[in-house]
Amino acid sequence: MKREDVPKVLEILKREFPKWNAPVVHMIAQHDKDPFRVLVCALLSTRTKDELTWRVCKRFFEKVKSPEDLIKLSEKEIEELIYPVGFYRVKAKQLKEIGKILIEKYGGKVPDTLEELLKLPGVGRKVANLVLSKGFNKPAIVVDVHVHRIVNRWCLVKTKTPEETERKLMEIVPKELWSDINYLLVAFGQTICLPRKPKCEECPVEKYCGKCL
DNA sequence: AAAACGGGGGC
DNA sequence: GCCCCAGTTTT
Repeated sequence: MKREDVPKVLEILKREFPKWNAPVVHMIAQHDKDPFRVLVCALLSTRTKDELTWRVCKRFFEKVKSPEDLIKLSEKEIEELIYPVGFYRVKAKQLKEIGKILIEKYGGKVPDTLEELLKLPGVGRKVANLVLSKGFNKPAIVVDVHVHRIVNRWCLVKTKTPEETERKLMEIVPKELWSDINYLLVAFGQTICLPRKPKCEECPVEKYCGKCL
């Protein structure tokens, strides 16, 4: 795929994947732009199915609406609230720690730069960029396994690591399309451009595919 | 570079 | 029963 094709391809995917079936963090952000909620939701969604994350987030936000609410809870109480998600012990510990850092260091607010976000426990490039994009409306490209796989399968880039993919995409893709990439390629990757057996016969953008894989 | 964290859902 | 899931941290 050529870089000039990207806007057209995203336009086609946008028609194919309207907002209602977008991934959970996107839905949270549609409903409520609060960076704190986006951060919590993004952290809980790590290696966990969207539908499950969605249920847990809704329950969690009934009790916890701010870092102040969060630090009032013990690690044990947080575990009980988020229990069904995977890695719940690790995530509870990270959430507690994040709450403390937000209060002590950032005046109860979520920081809005990549550098500061990456210092928070459990926050890597994917979660950090998600918070920038969905929580602060800042230009950022969220590269997960889907995005990484798809753009390489398209032959749009040839990269080894997600971070390398992120840098390359920032060069190739116009800034106003960055936030579309964040959810369109995931929706596409979950339903059609699957890891093992992609459904090429159903693919709406097959004629643009580089067929590297 | 590889292992470990982890419950839920699909097959 | 076995395998996978919008990753991150530790070895």
